[in-house]
Amino acid sequence: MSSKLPSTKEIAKRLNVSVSTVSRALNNHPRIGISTKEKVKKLAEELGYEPNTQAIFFKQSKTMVIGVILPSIKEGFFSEAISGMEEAALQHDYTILFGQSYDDLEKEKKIVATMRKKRVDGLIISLSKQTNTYEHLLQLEKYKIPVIYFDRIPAIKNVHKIFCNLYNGTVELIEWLFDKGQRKIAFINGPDKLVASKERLQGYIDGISRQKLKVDMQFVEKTDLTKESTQQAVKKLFQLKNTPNAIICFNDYVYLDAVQCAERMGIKINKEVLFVSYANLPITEYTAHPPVASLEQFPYLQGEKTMTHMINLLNKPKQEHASEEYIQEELKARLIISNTII
Amino acid sequence: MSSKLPSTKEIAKRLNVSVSTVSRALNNHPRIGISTKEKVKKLAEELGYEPNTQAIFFKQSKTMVIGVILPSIKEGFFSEAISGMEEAALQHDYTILFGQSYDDLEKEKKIVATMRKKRVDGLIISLSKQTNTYEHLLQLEKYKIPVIYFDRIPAIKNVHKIFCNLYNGTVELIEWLFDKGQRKIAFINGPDKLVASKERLQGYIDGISRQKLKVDMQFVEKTDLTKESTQQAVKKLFQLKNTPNAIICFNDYVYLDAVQCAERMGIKINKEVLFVSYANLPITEYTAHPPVASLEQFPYLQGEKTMTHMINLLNKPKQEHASEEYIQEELKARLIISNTII
DNA sequence: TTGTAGGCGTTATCAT
DNA sequence: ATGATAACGCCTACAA
Repeated sequence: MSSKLPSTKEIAKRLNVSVSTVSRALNNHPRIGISTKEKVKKLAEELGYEPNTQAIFFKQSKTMVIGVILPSIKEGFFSEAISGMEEAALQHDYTILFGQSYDDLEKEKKIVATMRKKRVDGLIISLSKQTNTYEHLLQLEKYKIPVIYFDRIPAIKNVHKIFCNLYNGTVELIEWLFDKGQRKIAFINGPDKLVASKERLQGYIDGISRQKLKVDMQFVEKTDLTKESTQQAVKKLFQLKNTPNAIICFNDYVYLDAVQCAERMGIKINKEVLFVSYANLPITEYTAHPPVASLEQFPYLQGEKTMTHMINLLNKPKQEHASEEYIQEELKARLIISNTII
Repeated sequence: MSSKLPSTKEIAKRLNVSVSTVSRALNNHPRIGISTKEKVKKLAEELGYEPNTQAIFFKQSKTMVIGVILPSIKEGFFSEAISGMEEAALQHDYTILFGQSYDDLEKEKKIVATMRKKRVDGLIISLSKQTNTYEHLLQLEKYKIPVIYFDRIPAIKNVHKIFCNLYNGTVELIEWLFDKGQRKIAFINGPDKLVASKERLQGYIDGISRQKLKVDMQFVEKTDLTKESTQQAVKKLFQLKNTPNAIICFNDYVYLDAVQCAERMGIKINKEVLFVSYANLPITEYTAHPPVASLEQFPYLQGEKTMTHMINLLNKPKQEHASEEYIQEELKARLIISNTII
């Protein structure tokens, strides 16, 4: 029943040397006899010895684990993102401790607490939609756990943020619609308090203005991202005397609900009105009416980049807290035009 | 700069007691003075003391971490499943170390090795499509790391398996199609070597037989799950003199590709031919032609159940290795009929 | 070149 | 009721 995993101690005992000798041999320490080194390595091999990383990192008070909290990986954007993170982590021997908030603040707090207790080396988080208080996250600073906010970022300064700025993309999108001859461009935005919403709205306003069109706030609706709310928004737009001939949707889910609603209202999609979207989920290819244009945000790459930043942060010498610099990366979205229509 | 996290030692020093006293006070040990206990607890509170779980589990040689390896969480089935696992894990203070094989055997091996090194307490895995050798997994037994195979299970005995048996569901599905008046029922199956394929095929054969129809192997095509291969299969079926009026697809992805292909061939979906599927992904609601029927496999529940089994396994007293019993749970799928069509 | 000893944070087993 | 000590597996400064 002495079925324990082989340790340096075990090897030392069998070889009648001390554990430090074994440790040195295994780590190719310079001052070690060649024959001893080989003896040790051979036996280690035979025994199938593997260093207990838990013990090593416990000593160094490192875990080599990064916490990742996302609202829901059912969303294609996030499942792509975490895949990118995983890839980068794996390459540097980090692993991911994973949790979903389901856009529930309480759940988010609980997961943050769990991760804190597990002493993750760092935390990457996309905030839940409910999150309007950041105490549970700012607290992590006391524990020297760096936090990088990803995509769903908070409206505060002096924190690390990586996200895709959709302002420019939105302006481009409107330019493209204008070139296609559209003049009545409506917009179904997300909840006001999201940074993502503000960004898109500003892009919308400036984009419209830049084409010398008048910004008509009747053309700007919003949804809380539920199906019902999106349907409301669509109905309102089509009840205007002056109905839009293009509608920009907050994301692909809003897009799907909006198109479905419009279709049921008897509106001819892509004839009477053009729908465009952000995100560009792979599934939209199979829908009855794929978006004619959308803004790709490269979630996989974003995730990869975020994780790489985190790892750099962790491996940076610590004394530099004079030069408190915060990562503040704004990625650029790219306009993708559907090749099936138009 | 003495910015270390508060430990029992720190508390002991400040209170001029020993660490063991602190430990006992914090753990409500019976033989401890009430006043001491309160003093300790108060200071612990003030200092924001939190036990270092890493140290505790290191001592107990437990990690409270379960490895989960899935082919790809981009698939709705797996992202649902891991969500269920996460829920169950969180409730028992376990966390998930997460990896994707992308159906690549080498990657799978590498992730298994990483998890072994990190000393996960247990491993839940859905095999990659390539996996035909199990050495890297069986090896984990030596390390006392229990493995539960989930959904994509190996064709070997004496291992823990949890999966959804689609045999009965397939028979039911055919019964339903028969009742709807369909007599020429075709089947696009997955790769031969998958257990899931064998199961479905047997269900197909028996289901057809039970309706007193003749099993015509010309109606049975297969796909390697790529879009091209699925399209091939569809084309073959419609090149028969006697074309099918119902097609059962291996899963929703095959379904999507098949429907798209058939539509492009000018076939009237749900008029000339009925497509049905397994899996029932939420996205299919938005497609041009949602499946009229599909077999729901409840991935969230399956995932939850699997994780619960794992945790029970880990907390079971160890000596019971006489009664080597293997979990071998077969869940039942449920036939879901679309409410939009027919 | 090799051995010894101390420490990482906690708990359990003695002893007081 | 409390304290001292060993142990978990590994590393490393120091001693030999």
